[in-house]
Amino acid sequence: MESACNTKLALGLGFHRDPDIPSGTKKNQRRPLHQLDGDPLPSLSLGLPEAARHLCVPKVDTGMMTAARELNQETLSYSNCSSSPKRSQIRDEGPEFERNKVTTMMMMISDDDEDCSTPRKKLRLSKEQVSVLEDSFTSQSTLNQKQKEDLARQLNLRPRQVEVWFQNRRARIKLKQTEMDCETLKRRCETLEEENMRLQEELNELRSQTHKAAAAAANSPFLMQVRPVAAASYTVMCPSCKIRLVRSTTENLPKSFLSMSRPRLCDIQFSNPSAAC
DNA sequence: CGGATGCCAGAAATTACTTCA
DNA sequence: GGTGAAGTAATTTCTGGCATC
Repeated sequence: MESACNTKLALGLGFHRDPDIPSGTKKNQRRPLHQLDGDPLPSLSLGLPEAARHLCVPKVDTGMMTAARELNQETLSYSNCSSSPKRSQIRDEGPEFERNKVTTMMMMISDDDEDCSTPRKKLRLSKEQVSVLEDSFTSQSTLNQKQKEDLARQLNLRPRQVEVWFQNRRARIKLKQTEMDCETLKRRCETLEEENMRLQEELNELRSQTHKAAAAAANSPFLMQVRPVAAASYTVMCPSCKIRLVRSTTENLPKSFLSMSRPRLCDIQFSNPSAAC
């Protein structure tokens, strides 16, 4: 990478193509190799990055393609890195001045050449630019080529910058949405856990009361008898209506049955529905 | 017609840089 | 002034859809 910067040489393998034709003019509109502008023959070149940038890498095989792409990408990324001072080196005139200066630099870049290679520079977009981008994003979160170019022209940015901004914006929105969903699920989970605990406690209480009820029923003067009806059931009698009730020991008696001095069984499901009082 | 291949756009992941406390 | 966290522009890699052969 460093050598690419210093020597400004790049090795390219590929077909020549008109650099002015945007690579993604129309999705899925692929041109056959024989229709490409320039020399369709494969070429190997060693030269200035600017020249190498415009090579169209042929798809010979995956490995070669990847290598060529990497080479091309690296050339793209660093071919111009010696031309701009680092931001930290021009820091002494206040943030607003800086911002304007940086924006100006960007404008110069965009004026020079749409796809001019620049080293990775962190350029802050101005409030106005962000505002316009936000407005545009609210109306639609993806742009077609023309919209992208129009917006870029309007904002004195490169179309690539507009594209990147939209990509990042979509990513931020998605991240925020994911965080919100996560938070919602977390709250819901907490609620359910509380509910679950409450129900568990209630269940335990009911179980212990069932046992007490069975014991109390055994000693109750109202009770005619507690005798096994089936393996796991017993019979009690409603003290008010003298109706006999068959309960399974595994069932829970309602709180009211025990808490009242004169237990009512009316709210219990009787073996004979018509006997409910 | 179905598979292989290439191209493209967008998402996802990552890096690099700025700003601010 | 140094530092770490947060924010974000830019880059890289991955993926799926479509067209062509």
